[in-house]
This record gives sequence, C-alpha cells and structure tokens, in this order.
Amino acid sequence: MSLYKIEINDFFTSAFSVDCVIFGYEDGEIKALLIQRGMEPFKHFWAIPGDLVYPNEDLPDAASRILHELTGLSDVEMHQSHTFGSPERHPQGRVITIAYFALIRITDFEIKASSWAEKAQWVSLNEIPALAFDHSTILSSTYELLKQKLTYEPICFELLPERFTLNELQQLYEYAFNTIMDKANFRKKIKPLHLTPLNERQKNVKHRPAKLFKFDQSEYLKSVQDDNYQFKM
Amino acid sequence: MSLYKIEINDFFTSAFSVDCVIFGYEDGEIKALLIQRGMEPFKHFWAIPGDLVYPNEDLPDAASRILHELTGLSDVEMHQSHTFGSPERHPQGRVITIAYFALIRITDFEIKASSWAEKAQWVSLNEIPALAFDHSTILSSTYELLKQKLTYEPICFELLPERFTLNELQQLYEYAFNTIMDKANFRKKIKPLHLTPLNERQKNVKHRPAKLFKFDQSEYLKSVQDDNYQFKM
DNA sequence: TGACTTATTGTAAAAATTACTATATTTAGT
DNA sequence: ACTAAATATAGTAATTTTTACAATAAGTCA
Repeated sequence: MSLYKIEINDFFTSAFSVDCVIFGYEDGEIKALLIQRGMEPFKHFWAIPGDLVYPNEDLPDAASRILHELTGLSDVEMHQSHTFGSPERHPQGRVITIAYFALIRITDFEIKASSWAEKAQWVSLNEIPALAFDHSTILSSTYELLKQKLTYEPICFELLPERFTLNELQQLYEYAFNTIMDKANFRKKIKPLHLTPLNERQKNVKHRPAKLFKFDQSEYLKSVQDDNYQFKM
Repeated sequence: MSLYKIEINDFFTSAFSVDCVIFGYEDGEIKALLIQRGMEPFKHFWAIPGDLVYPNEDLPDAASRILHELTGLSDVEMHQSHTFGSPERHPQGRVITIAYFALIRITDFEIKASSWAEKAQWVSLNEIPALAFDHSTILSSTYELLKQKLTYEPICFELLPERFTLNELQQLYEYAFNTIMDKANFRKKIKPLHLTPLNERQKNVKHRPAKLFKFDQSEYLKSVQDDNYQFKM
C-alpha cells in the first residue's frame, strides 16, 4: 500500500469478529461463560467465546452461530455491547470485534465445549483469569453496561430461575450494586412490577421457607404502555 | 471462496467505517450535522459524516480525522454509539460501520464542507431528509441513546452555550423528552448541580432578562465522588 | 411443644415531589 | 416618571415516596 495513494481495495483487508459475553447467576454470584482456546493465538488462554464473522453473515446471526459452535448454547437472545478496534488488538491482522451480551439462567442450558474450544465454563466475575486479546477490557466494560441497564430495565429476571424468592431477587441487586438494602423497603420498591405470587415455597431450607414468585413480562410491558410506568431500581 | 474450506484470508476482505453523529442545539431544536455526498454511491444524498477507516488507524482517531476532513470540525470529543453491520448495508462490499456521537455548541464551531462533502449543514431532527445507506437508522438509534444518557448524565450543557438561562436549560429537556415541566419545580430539581450564577443577564429580550448561569464540571465530579451524588432528570 | 430463624407486614418520621401562589424585576409604552 | 405587561424567582402547603425501624407470622428442628 502506497503512502500517497490508497486504493479502495486497500481498505478491504480487515476482518471482524463478534464476542459473546454471556452472564449467568449462581451461588449468589454473577458469572461469565468463558472458553479455553484450543488454537493460536493465545492458545490455552481463557477467552470470551467469539470468532470471525463470515463475509456475508449478519452480526446477530454470527453471534448466535459462534456461541453455539463453541459452547453448545442456542436460542440465546443477545444484545449489542461495545465495539473494540485498536489496531494492535489482534496479532494476526486488523480485526475489530463487536461485543454482544446476554443474560441466561445457568441451569436452563447445557454447556458443551466444541470446535476449537478446549473447555467451556462458568467463571465468577471475582475469579476471572488473564484473558486472551483485550477480552478483559471487553468483559469489564460489558459488565458496566449490564449494571447500568439493571438500574432502568427489569432484566434481572433473565438471570434468576423462573421461580424465585424476593430475597433472591434482592441479593442479586445487592451483589451487582455492591450495597445492602432494607428488606421491607426493597419489597415496596418492586411492588409496581406486580410479581406473581405462586402457591409454592422454597424447599430444603432449615427455616421458614419463602414464597416463590415469578415475573410476568407481558404484564410489565402493559403497565409501561398503559400507565407510562418507568422501572427504576 | 470454497463452501467447504474457508481460508483465513477469506475473512480479511471487509472494510469498516465510522460515522459521526454530531448533535447541536439552536433555536430551541436539536439538530444534527449532515453532509451532502459528492461521490458515489448515494451521490448528492444527505448523510452522516463518515468514511472508511485506514487499515492501521484506531477508531477514535479515524472518527476525528474523518469529521475534520468532511466538515472542518476539530477537537470534538466523541463517544461510541452502536455498530451497524448488515451485509447489504453498503453496495460496494462488506462494510460495517461504528457510529460515534458528540454534543457540541453550534456557535463555537465553524462548519466547512471539504473533501468529497459538497455541503455540510445543521439540520433539525424534525426535518431530516432521506439519508444515504442506513444512516436514517443510525441517526435515530443514536438519538435514542442520547435521550437515554440525558436522563442520568448532565451532558445537556455540552449543547447549550457556556452561559445559559435556567429557562433555556429547561426548554432543552422539554424538547428532548417531549414534555412540559413546572418552572419552579425544575429549578429545585437541578439545585444539586450547583450551577454557578453569573453577574450577567440575558440581552435583547423585551421583558425582564433572566440571569445567566454556567455549569461547573469539576464541581459536579467532586460531588459525585464526595457525596455519592447521582444525577437524575 | 418450644426455641429459633426467617418471612412478611406495618408504622411513623423524614425527604422529595408536586401543584400552585406570591412577589420582584425589568422592558416598553404613555 | 409612571404604568402595564411579561417573565424571573422565591415560597408554601399538600401529597407522595423513601427511609428506618418495629412487630408479627410462619415455618424448621430438636
């Protein structure tokens, strides 16, 4: 490539990838789904599941395909996070990557490493090792985005089991925002969500079992439309 | 490219661009800075200023360079918006684009179309014509992002003149959120921002001129740190 | 049964929001 | 210089929301 005249074809020498930051919640901790790379570069490093996008593939399709190939997950609705494009971020050439993220219920899915992923595993956010490429940055900035969204969208329910106790819900927020909330006041705060109480209780606890609730998405969307309700944690 | 074996080099056939969505505020309306394209494709169409990124150029650098080349603007701090990557979005090949956005004071800058931009002009969001590529989508989703940010970050001051009246501030919010607010209550709401009152007043108005204020960013950041203050409109 | 633990409800004080009123200040016109 | 008009600015009281804390209920386990 000449310094003085850059041809149009000189631009078409880049690749791009998607990286799928999948969050789950287990044992009172938020975890990310990581894979261990089975090929160079960064062979044997832990990484966010991601790969190059086919030249004719749409980005959301690529995200679904790649997540499935590497971890076995399918039918996961992903949303866009940020894009990372430093020229030095990939040793093999110019590769910019678009991060996607999703929240899933860990127990609803079976993880199975395949393709070039040696392992696939949930890792607590407190125990993230050194990651390949700039994946540490991608993970942490996507987690910040998640925390931001938690404050104005009721997406926490995508992490919790379908039936949950109010305490479990509260603990999730306490973990994410690193605070302690008053139990009674927390319940008042989530009143407008109209969580559906079930005729079921917690099992195998050595104290009074709490009632189980579930979140009704359509009910929520209706109150957003009808009452102009705006969720705010 | 074979269907059965895709070589690594087959991936390095894409290009990417940045598009710079620049918002300003004038005559009580939010406007976007648009250019008229002087070359194919979409010649003579209006578009968000943007272009291809050099193979070794970092994304923020590219955004600054391209914005300057097309509109003459420099020293504009831009933030990332979303990335758009549909395979059909660019007629000349696979080009994904990373949208950036910035808020600026219209009067602080001089717009000058150059390079392949035939014109560069502020256009009210109410009067946006059909745009090149998928730029209509990029503009509207970036505006949604802006409105979201306006609710939890005091960035409105980047749009207003350095010295502004409280009414001007209120009108900006009323425009963005499409609501009407009570004047007295609005002032209470912004009390925690500790806007600095100046010994100056509005000029050339045919009624009692309002006092001018300015926003002290460092003061704000201090109260975020010290008092754990969280701005919320 | 009773001790224990946690769930759930309640209450009252404090703080923030809302709707509205009153007053002050400046311009423009007589 | 005075007055009317317009708007800035401050204040007030009712309402709602938030907060801190207390009381009660309902299970488990020995």
